[in-house]
Parts: sequence; structure tokens; C-alpha cells
Amino acid sequence: MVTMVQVARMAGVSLSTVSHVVNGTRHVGAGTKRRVLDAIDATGYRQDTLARALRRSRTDSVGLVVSDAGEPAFTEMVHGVEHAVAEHGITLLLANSAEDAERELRAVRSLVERRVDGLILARCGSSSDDLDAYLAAGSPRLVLLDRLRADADVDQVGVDNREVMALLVGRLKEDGHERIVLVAGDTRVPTLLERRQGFVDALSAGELKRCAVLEGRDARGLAQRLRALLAAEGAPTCIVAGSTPLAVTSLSVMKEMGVRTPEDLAFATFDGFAHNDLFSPSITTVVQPAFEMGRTAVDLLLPRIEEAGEECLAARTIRLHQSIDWRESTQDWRA
Amino acid sequence: MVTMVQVARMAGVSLSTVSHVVNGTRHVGAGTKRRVLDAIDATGYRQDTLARALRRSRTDSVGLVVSDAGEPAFTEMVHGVEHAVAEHGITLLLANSAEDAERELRAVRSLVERRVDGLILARCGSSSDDLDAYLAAGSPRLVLLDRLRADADVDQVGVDNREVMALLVGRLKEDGHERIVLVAGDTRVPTLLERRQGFVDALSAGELKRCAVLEGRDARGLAQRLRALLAAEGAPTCIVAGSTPLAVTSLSVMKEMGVRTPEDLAFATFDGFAHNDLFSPSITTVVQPAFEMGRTAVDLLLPRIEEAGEECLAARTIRLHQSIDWRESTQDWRA
DNA sequence: CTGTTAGCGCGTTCAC
DNA sequence: GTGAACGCGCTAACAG
Repeated sequence: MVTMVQVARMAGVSLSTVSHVVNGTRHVGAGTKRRVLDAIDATGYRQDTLARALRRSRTDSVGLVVSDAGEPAFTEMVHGVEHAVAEHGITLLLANSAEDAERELRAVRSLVERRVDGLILARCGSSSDDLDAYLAAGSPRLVLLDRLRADADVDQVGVDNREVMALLVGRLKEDGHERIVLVAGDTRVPTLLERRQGFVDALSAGELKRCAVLEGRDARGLAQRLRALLAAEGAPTCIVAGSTPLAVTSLSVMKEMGVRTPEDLAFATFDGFAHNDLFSPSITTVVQPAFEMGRTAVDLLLPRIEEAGEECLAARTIRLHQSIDWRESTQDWRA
Repeated sequence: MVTMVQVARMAGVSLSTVSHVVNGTRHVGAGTKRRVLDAIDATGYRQDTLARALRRSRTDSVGLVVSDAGEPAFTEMVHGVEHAVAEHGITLLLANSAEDAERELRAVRSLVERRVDGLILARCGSSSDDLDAYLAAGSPRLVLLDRLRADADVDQVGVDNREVMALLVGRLKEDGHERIVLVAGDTRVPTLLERRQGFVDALSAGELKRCAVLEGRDARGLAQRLRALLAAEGAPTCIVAGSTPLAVTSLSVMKEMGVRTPEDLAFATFDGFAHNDLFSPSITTVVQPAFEMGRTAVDLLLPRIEEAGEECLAARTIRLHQSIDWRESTQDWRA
């Protein structure tokens, strides 16, 4: 490891001069600067971020924890965050929680100990109180992403789940669907809870009676109940899945039972699949502006980091609009 | 920020005792330990990884750069790496290069400056010489993943692309296919080059004449040429795509032209799609043991990190076997 | 079993 | 315009 001392020695200047040349933090004479630059080149000197960060108590990095960067929606959020931080010369430290509370806590801990300047967090459904406690105790600046908290006094960015679900169901009703099943999944996850609420919002008490809401976190159990529902008399004419994993469960059951879409059964999902175009039929999907969400999270975070001591800004909750991508899986159902 | 000094003061012990309690690095008396632990609890002290790393010149972290953690194969590799490093109490710093040379270099730089103990790298196709130069100059321990170099004197782990492609094509020939198109893509990417080689290996000169190999890095251009091929007389009976993106291109063209699979045209791809089961028809896919590759990369890396000074170990190249998952898209073609 | 001391590599006041 | 000196928070020798 070549350090500043060696550069300074070679250039025949002092340590601080080298530092100022490297960081452009004060003017140095052209000749001196040249010599320093040459020495840096010759030695192959590289700043040690660690020492720098220790001294400045700032790492110019932010942490991002998602349940799985491989899931399409999160992939895009990650891209959005990457993009936004890159513009500010900030490094992104990315970690997966695998939708597991313990791993989530470990990831957050590791990032905080690495002294990230800020943290963006898409919490997992089973997120533990330990995490809350940990975050409460002198954590860095924090922004919640996607999985929002109703009560919390933090910056957060999510989407209008409740509203768009109501919209979706409204339109399905117009299409003539009377018996719709919502595969709601684990409603401890705020996102899924909000979507369920939107479903109920859109239906009158009478309508709701003919419909069904499948809650639970066990995929096999959900599949079982869905199978029973489809086999029974007065079977539903439409299934709505609350997330990609739930769509997988639903579609598996549908394929296994040999129902045709959309002729026998219409289908729509939230979040959906990469390469949806290649599915036959293509699937009607509620899409999040995931990239934008990532960007927005950074926009929320950076001012907090800059603000340093002053506690002036109030916590902000931003909800971006989702759009419904109508595709073949809900087409011409009446015909 | 509460530091060790405050803990030491409160517990009435010396700095080093606190350090040893925290790290369990030597025995301390039960009573003393209690007092230190209490003080830590009371103050909410947390280790500062930065200072620790600076002192130990070891960060207990490794960097992983992939082109896109969202692509299924890479997602799994990431999981494999995460899993393996977690077992050793090592933190993973993950970065995407977006298949872009400049971003790749930036990512590597940022990780090296953060003093990762080791680096795992799935290089992008357009990977620049700047990166080589940078890595050559005093880099940390390095392992190449997936995208291997024939000449290089580095540890690397990949798959048997050439062999498995020959196997795949051999079987397709047995099925009666005489005109097969390989959508080979950007053969500057070693993986894709090896796959093309395997394709040629499996065919006699005469057979090869009836087949086609589509090379190039422009998706639109490839699509164009594939369209022409399918429209022409003596159209191919089978398409093989060399990677997921190439499969997307191919399948789009096929869907657009309304060819049916496998009746009109058989199809197989490398790497493939998440949730392949949900596709109709499901797609014959050459699958990498991606998770295992990630694990293996870590296995290769850790000894290098431990070895410290001694340059004893020779560079190792490990190729894991891929398996062919025969599905509906190549079924019963002759019937 | 515990404490003292000397840096890790850098940024930043101060003086000059 | 430049340099000297101090300390960020911690660990590793060495003493006791």
C-alpha cells in the first residue's frame, strides 16, 4: 500500500500539499501541483477511503437493503437508486435480506457499522422489533422504500396501492366479473395489506360476499385453498394476485388445473414478471414506477445527510402512482 | 458517536480491555467483563468498523461486481456468494456494472478504495483494458466468475459451455433437426464464444452449411436477420439462444411472426427464465449451477485472503457442469 | 489477568 | 502559497 507520505517525499512537498492536490481543496502552485501529480502517477498512489472516512466521519456511501434484488420490482428500484447516487459521487452498498428478519438485521447492522451516511430500507414482512430498536438508537439517516409504515415519523416513498387496486377491481366489475378472488398473501406486509384494503373498498357488501380473499403466508396453503375454490360450484371468473410470488402460486394452480386464460378465467397481478410480453397470454399487470421510486428515495435521503445537525425538515411520505397495463389475460372476457 | 474511551471510563478499565471484551480476543475476568458489557449497554456503544479496518488493514468484506443482479443466473450467483461469505462473518458489497465498461471500472475502483479484502468479478463483454491495468496495479485478491479468460493467470470459476452446447446440439440432431440456428450474440463475451465453439464442434462441415450462426451485439440487428432466416425457404427447424437476452430477442421474433413452438419450430436456450414452468410451452434450458458457482468463487477467494504474504497457491480454473433441462419447447418435434 | 503505548492513513486547523 | 502537528477510533505489541 502506497501512502501519501511516499508521494509527498517523492514530490518533495509536505503531506498537506498532497492532500490538497488530491481533493482540490485549496489552491496550490502549478509547478508544485505538477510534481505531486507526477509522483502520484509514478507510485500508483490511491486514496484510502477508510482513513479518509475516519477523519471526515463521512463515507460518501449509502446502504440499500431489499428483500431480493432478483425480484423484478426491486431490481428496478435498485437501478433507480444506483443511478441517483452515482450522480452525486456516492457509492451504493447493496444487501439482500431474503425476506428474513434475522438476515435483514444483520445486513442493516453491517451497513451501519460500516458507517454509511444513509440507509434505504425495503423492510421484509417479518421485520423484527429488534430492527426498530436498533434503528431508533442513533442510526444514520433513514428512508423507507416500498414497505411503508402508517404511523412512523420517517421519510418514506411508496405507491398508491389502495387506490390502484380499487381502480383495477372497478374495471374488472365493468367487464362483467362478479366473482373475483384476491390472492392477498401475507397481509403483515404493508403493501399487501393496502392492496387488500383497496379490494374491499371497491366492492359493496353484497358484491364482497360473492368474492374471496385468500390471506396467509404459506404458499402451499394458499394454493390448496385456491384449488378448492376453482373446483367448487360458482367458481370465480377472475383472479387477482397481490404480488409476483403470489402470481406464481396462482398461475401454477391454474396451469395444473388446465384452466384457460382468459376464456375460462381472467387473471391480473401486481408487479408481474420480467419479459411479460413473452407469456401467452400476456398478463395484465399493475406496474410500480420502481426506478422512479429508487430515485425518489435518494432525493429524500440526500438532504437529510446534508442537513447535518439541524433538525428542520419534517418527515415526508411520498406515494407515486402505479399504472395498470391491460394485456391479454383479462381480454374480451365477456365474449 | 460513542467510542471505546467512554465505555472504558464508565467501566473503570483500560481501552484494551474493552477491545478484548468486544472481540473476545483474550480472556478477561468475569467481573470486569460484566462491567464492560454493562457500560456498552448503557452507552449504546457500537464498534466502528472503519477505525478497526484501518488498524487491522482488513475489512472483512469482499466485493462482487456483476453485470446485473436482476438477471436470473446472476441472481443465483449472488445468493451463492452471500451464503458462503455469511458463514465466514464476511460482508458482501454488491455492485452492478450494467454491462457497461465504464460503470464496471467505477464499481471496481470504488470497492478497491473501500479496501475490500477480495474481489469477485463477472466481467462485462465490453470490459476495458483500463480495468486490466487497474487490477494489475496492486489490486486485492481476485476471482473471475462466469466470464473466464483463457490465458489469464487468475483464479476463476465458470461452466463447461463448449461441452454442454455440443451435447445439446447432438441431441437435437438425433431428434431430426438438420437446420439449426444459433443466436450467438456478442462473441467477445467469453461465455458466448465458448458456446459458439461448442456449436461448431457438434456439426460436420456439411451439417454446418445448412445451419446458421448469428453473431453481433445489436439486438435489433440480430432480430432482423433472424426474421429473414425464418421467412426464407428452407427455414430452420430449431433455434438455440446463447443467453437469456438472446432468448428474449428470439422469442419476440417468433411470437411476432406467429410461429408455433414446438410444432413449427423447436427452441432451446442457455440460462433461461425465472418461472420457466409458467411459460407455455415451457422452454428447454441449459442451466448453470449458479448458486454453486457463487459458493465456489468464495472458496477460491478465501484461501487467497488468508495466505497473506506467501505466494504459494497456483491459479486455479474450475469449470462446473451445466445440465440440460428438456422441456416442452423441443418436444416431439418429429411427430 | 490487565494497562500503556504507538501507530494504521488521512484531513485539518494553525502557524509561517 | 506551504508545512507541522494533532487526532479520527481502534488494535497489537509489550509490560506489568
